[in-house]
Amino acid sequence: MDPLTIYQRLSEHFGPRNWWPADTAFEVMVGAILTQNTAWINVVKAMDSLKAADCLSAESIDTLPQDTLARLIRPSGYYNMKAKRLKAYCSWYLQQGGFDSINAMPTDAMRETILSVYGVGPETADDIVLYAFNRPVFVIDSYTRRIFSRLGLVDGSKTYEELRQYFESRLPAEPALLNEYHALIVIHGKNYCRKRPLCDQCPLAIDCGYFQG
DNA sequence: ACCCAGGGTCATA
DNA sequence: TATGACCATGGG
Repeated sequence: MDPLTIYQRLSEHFGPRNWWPADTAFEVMVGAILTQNTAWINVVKAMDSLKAADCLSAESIDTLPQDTLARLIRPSGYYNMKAKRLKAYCSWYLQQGGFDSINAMPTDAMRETILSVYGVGPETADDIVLYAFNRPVFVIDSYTRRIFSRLGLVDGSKTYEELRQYFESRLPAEPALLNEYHALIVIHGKNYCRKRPLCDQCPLAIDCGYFQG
C-alpha cells in the first residue's frame, strides 16, 4: 500500500478538513508555535486571549514584555517558553520584512530560514511553510510516524528529513493535497487511535499501536 | 489519580 | 548521533 492510496482512503472516509483553522497566515504561524505538544483546544483559548487583548500581531508580540505575553497565552501550557519563542519568531518575521518578503523566497530557502528561528523545529517550520505560505511540503508528526510504521511502510525511528523525503518522493508536489493529507492524518489519529487499543472502525483497518507506544 | 496533547532545546555521553 | 530532563495547562 502506497502513501497516495492511503490518502485516498482517508479522504473518502473523512471528506475535506479545511485546514489550517485560522483566519490569517499570521495566525497560522502563532498557532503552529502554540500547539507544540499541546491540545488544540488550549491553543484556541490562548489565541482568543491574544485577540481580546488586541495583541495578535507581529508588532504587538515583538513589543510586549515576555512576562506579559506569557500571562496572555497561559492556557496553551509551557507559557514562559512559548512566550520566548513567539517573541523570537515575531522579531525575525519583522526583520525579514513581513509576509511578502518571506513569500518571495523559494520553498527550500524559506524552509531553512524559518527552521533557523529559535523555538521552531522541523514540524513547526513545515506547518508554517505549508499552511501559511501554501508551499508543497509534507508535515511529519507523531501520528505519521505511528501510523505508517504500524503499516510497515517506514521505520518510525528514522529522522524527520528521511521520512519527509519518503513521502514527498511518492506524492505529487501539490500544496492542496499535502495540506489535506496532514489534516486527515491528524483527524484519523484523534478519532481512531485514542481510547481504543484496537481501532474497530479504522478506515485504514490497522491497529495503530497507540497503547504500545 | 493518571495519561497525554497537532514539539523543541539543551546538557550529557 | 542519540538519549533524557525539562517545559505546564486542561480534558478524558
